[in-house]
Amino acid sequence: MIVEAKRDRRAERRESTTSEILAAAWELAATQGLAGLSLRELAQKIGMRPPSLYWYFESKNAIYDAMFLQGNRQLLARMAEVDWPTDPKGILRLCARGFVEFCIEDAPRFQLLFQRTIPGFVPSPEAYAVAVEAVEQMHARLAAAGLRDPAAFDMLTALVSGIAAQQIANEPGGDRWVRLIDEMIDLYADHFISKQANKENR
Amino acid sequence: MIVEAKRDRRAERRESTTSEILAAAWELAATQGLAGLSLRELAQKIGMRPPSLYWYFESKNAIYDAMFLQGNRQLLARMAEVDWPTDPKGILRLCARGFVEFCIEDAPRFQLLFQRTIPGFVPSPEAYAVAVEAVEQMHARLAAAGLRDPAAFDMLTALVSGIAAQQIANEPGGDRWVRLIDEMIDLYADHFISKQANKENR
DNA sequence: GTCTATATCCAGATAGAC
DNA sequence: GTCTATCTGGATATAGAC
Repeated sequence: MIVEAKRDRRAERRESTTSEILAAAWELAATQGLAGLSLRELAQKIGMRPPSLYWYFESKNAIYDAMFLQGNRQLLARMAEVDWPTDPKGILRLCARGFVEFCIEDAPRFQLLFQRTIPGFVPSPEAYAVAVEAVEQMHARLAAAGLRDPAAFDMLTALVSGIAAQQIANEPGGDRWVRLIDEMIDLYADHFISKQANKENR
Repeated sequence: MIVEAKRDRRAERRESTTSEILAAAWELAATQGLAGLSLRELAQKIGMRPPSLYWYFESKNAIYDAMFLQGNRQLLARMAEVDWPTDPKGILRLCARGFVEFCIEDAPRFQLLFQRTIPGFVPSPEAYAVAVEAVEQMHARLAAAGLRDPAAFDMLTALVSGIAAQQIANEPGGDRWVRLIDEMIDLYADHFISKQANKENR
């Protein structure tokens, strides 16, 4: 028997308000700083009183957690819509470009997802699982590029997040570090892809 | 006429208390997070009442500023005591090792000096000048290693700070990224030192 | 679902006595 | 130099009316 899923207008509305709150939270984080986010301002921004937020989130940290989850889902979505090439260097280039671009789009998001600077915030297991999934997918893409050395993976995460962090901290909105991505991938690939080839020829 | 500089016990004492406050501030930042630093706890830690801190610092941001200044001086001192080799790769290796080691010693210090995560904090011109000096000295060392390409310098800062940031954020106290430093310098040097040599042979 | 009212506590900062 | 007392405003969070 096929049960037609009835639309739950209440749930839909709740979800839409939740999204609205999160969107406002990202905007506020962009102006006040991630750590400067306050529930008063957040409520005001969407025309609510602060206590009403508690109907949607049980605490401020729960809001950070939802942002963390959302940010990681955005990263997964972004990487999923890439039209991946098959040559190793092409994969590396798009990995790096896509990731750095994602990071510099939103400094607070970068801070929340990849730096540990909010005192007391620890992601919930559910949210963390999505972050792990994002890492594993990147890992799989590297493997598809022929790179199976764990050190090579760690190195790449350091290089791309280093580029993003320098760009955000020292020249937000500019491209002084972003424009180095391709050269960075060149030197990375020269080192690791040939090393990998050597191994496989033994 | 030679004027013997008289010891100013008052100034000495003031300076020593100032240092004590800063030391306590670093300790608190290590436990509460840099953004979680509070004047109440800070005063309590050194057996003072909060208002007394204002005799030494005119605001909380002034304390952050003094920490920023002190941290940059520590970096300069650390790099100054290195026994620098003359071969390019040796210079690069010690630059990278020294810098990363300095960073991972103290996560809040790394955050304050190299990330921009404290809402509203902007270093004073005097403190910022020391930070600039630290960058310029690193620049000069790279030049001594034969690297005069500005892009090569930006690349190196991204790589080393990327290693440090990943280590701090994902495995504080460990060495999963730190142990990649030498290999990172290998691939960096393979790329830039030979490129530089090519240029010079034209 | 959203509100008012309020609890509780903390923040940074200042005035002025000693 | 350090204190007490206090200001002013902020924070997160809860109780309970509507």
